[in-house]
Amino acid sequence: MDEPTPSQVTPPATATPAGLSGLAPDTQEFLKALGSPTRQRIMMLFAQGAELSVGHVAERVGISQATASQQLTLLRRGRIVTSRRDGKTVYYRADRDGAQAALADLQSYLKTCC
Amino acid sequence: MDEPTPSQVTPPATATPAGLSGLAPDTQEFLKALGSPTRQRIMMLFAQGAELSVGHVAERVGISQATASQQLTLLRRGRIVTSRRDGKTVYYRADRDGAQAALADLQSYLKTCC
DNA sequence: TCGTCATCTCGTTGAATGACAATATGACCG
DNA sequence: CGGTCATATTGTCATTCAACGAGATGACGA
Repeated sequence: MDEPTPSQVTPPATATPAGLSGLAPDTQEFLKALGSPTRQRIMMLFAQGAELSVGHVAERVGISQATASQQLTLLRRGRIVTSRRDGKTVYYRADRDGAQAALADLQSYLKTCC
Repeated sequence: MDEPTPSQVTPPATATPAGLSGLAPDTQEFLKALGSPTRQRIMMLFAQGAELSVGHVAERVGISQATASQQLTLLRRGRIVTSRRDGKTVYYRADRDGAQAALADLQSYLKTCC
């Protein structure tokens, strides 16, 4: 009876109720995700609501398919992208709401500690 | 004629004019800095404009003085704190302006890529 | 000048991260 | 069912990071 590690299922949803004590776990993932140049580069591909497959991201950024898959997973954990499966290919796109939530949490945190 | 590595002098100031191409270097440092739980914990000490010495930070967070010095340096590179020297002790405090600048840059970046 | 105190820098160690090749999973078509 | 295509996962290696102790730097005060 062990979890099959849901791969592309978005995690339990940790919301954004932090602020006074610290930073929400999601927000921390968000910060770590965007702290990487490679992942920043990936995010730029999603401008204007573009939707890209893993293979396409790999090609455009110049990394292997495996690496792209991993990095996209991290971005999804930070709620910066969402994924949609169509047949055998998985499409990723920017998660506006997730990003805004993280930004709001970050703003609240900075208001507290700064 | 080589740079004496200015230790606690704030770096050349890279401003925040990014947004359309990517993220400003400072903002990337900012993200990396806040992505660490230890450094988040440190930042919480600076609530309400508190000003603390390196040794005091080390004590309150439960890390060695050397580690505190290093982490504070990273926070300063991310423009989240500023330092002031008074005699032999160096006091750190939150850098409201730097944080706001990074936040603004981040917001602009997200508006582009999301 | 010497000693002391606070901080910084250096060198090391163990853990986390980024990238890849190779392989496994899963969906579709015949 | 068997093959194929797109992704995901695993294993490995090199790099980076967090933390420490020990020593260097710099600023007083006697």
